Formats: sequence, structure tokens, C-alpha cells
Amino acid sequence: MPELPEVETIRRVLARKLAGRTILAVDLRVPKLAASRLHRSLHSQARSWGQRVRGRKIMGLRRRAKYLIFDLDRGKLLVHLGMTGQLFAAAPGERPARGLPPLPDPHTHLILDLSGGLRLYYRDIRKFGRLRLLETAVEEARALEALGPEPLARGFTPAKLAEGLRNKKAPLKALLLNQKVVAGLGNIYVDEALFRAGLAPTARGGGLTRAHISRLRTAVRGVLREALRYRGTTLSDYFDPETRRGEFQNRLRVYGRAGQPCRQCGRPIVKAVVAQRGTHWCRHCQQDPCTGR
DNA sequence: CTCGGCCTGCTC
DNA sequence: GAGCAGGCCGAG
Repeated sequence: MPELPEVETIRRVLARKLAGRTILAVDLRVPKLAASRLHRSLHSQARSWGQRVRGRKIMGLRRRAKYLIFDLDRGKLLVHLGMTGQLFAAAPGERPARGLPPLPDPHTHLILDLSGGLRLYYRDIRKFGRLRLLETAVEEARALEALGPEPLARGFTPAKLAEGLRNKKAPLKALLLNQKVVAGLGNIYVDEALFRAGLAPTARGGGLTRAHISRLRTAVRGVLREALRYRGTTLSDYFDPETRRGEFQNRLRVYGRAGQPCRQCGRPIVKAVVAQRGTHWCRHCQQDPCTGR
């Protein structure tokens, strides 16, 4: 569910609320979310995980790709929201917005009681998310080492993007979803970025000229910045920690618009499976530079 | 690199 | 009842 703009929006909301608070109690209800590997006694693992987390203080909150990194006084808590993960911050007993169940509900898998009368709830219908406690800087580096450049940082230069696409015969769709090529894009923003760049998702990465790559880089950054301004995309599950929806769904040009007219040329947006993911694009406005179609 | 698996819920 | 969903990982 959440891609870079949603995770960054969550980070911004939570950073001010959580900084300086101590974790007073930990209730981990679905141990596998915190398990590094499947383990026989998940329950004892959950208990010890909670014991280790309890008592630590949240110093700050960072983001890398789609990971949230809680900087603790000792170690870090790494949170990945998977497809349907949500974080909500509320006073105990406080009701979330209409349309959301009272918390905790059966999909609430972790509850952190924080000092100063605040609770942090992790909710995840499909349980694809991950929670990891990292004790050392080495562990943190290892956990994140496979990630490519942050698209909004200085390091994401045309040369860096070119490096990720060079000699690749995989379609652009697959390459941009690959977190090693660029970190933080998911299915929505890949489709949107390719539309902006005028490139077909089926085009091979290796076939792009410098001009195409530069255009693609600009498109990736542009769509992420705009989505950030609108606080992400809410199709159904995404809410920020204060239960606000994103607004970028109103500005999507191709994602979820199969059969509807392209906003640029009026021809219908097509949807097909590319790189095993539902993919939306305009056959007229987006071209494959190799085949010309 | 592509596929299947991990989960649950919603739509057709 | 089947197929699909905003993600990722490990197996072939």
C-alpha cells in the first residue's frame, strides 16, 4: 500500500508527536511480524521482543525508502508497512475518525504505550509488514544495504539512474519497482512517473538515451514531490497516523484509470500485466524508444 | 529474471 | 468462487 509519499507523510506526522517519549509497554499480538525467521516458539520470541523494546526512548524518526526508522536511545526500530500496514497515534480510548474501527481491533498487531499518555497502534490486515529491532549500527547498515538511491536526494543523479538501467533487458516497469535501482517507488508511482516521462512501461531499460533517462528522473522526482504535497494517495486503506486521507488519488493520470480517457490525448488508458503487476498507461502518449510504439 | 508464497478482504 | 490488491523475499 504505502509508497514513499505515504511513508514520508506518516513520518512527518509522527516525528513531532513521538520525539522524546519513552516506550512504557509493548503488546505484540502477532509475533511473526517481528520474527526474523519463522521460529518454533513465536510466543516466547514475542515476549522477549517486547521486553527488549520496553523502556527505550524514541529520539527521532527517519525514513529510508519505504522503511520507517525509529531512532531509540539504544538501537533502532525498523518498520515496513508492507501492503496494508497503518500506524495510528492516539490517546488511550480516543476514537479514530469515522469509517475506521475503534482501536485496538482484530487487525491491530502491535500497541506501544508511550509516556505522556499516547498510544501507537500498528494495524495490518494482510500482515505483510515487518517490525525489526536493530541493536547496532552494523545491523542497521546490513538491513538497508540493498537499497538504491533515494529519489528525492542529491545522489539520485541522471548518471545514477543510468547505472541502474544500463544493459538491462527487463521492462522499465520492473526496473523502477526494483528498490535497488531507485528506492521508494511502488506500483502507483511507477505508472505515474512513466506517464510523465512519456515512456511505455514495457520499454527495455537498456534502450534509453541520456535524454530519456534525464526525463525519467525528472518525472520520478516530480510525481513524488507532488504526491507529497497532497499527502499521499488514499485508494482505500491509506490513512496517516491522525486518520487523515491523502489527496493525490484525485490527480492520478493513469493508475486506476483503465478505460478512461487519457487526460492528454483522450484515448483510453490501457491496463495489462507487466512484470507481474497490474500496469496502466496510454499507448499514444507513452512510447518505447526502441520499437517506436 | 520470473514465479509463487505470504495474508485478508473486496469486487466481479 | 475466482481473481485481484498500494510489497517483498526466496526459490528455481
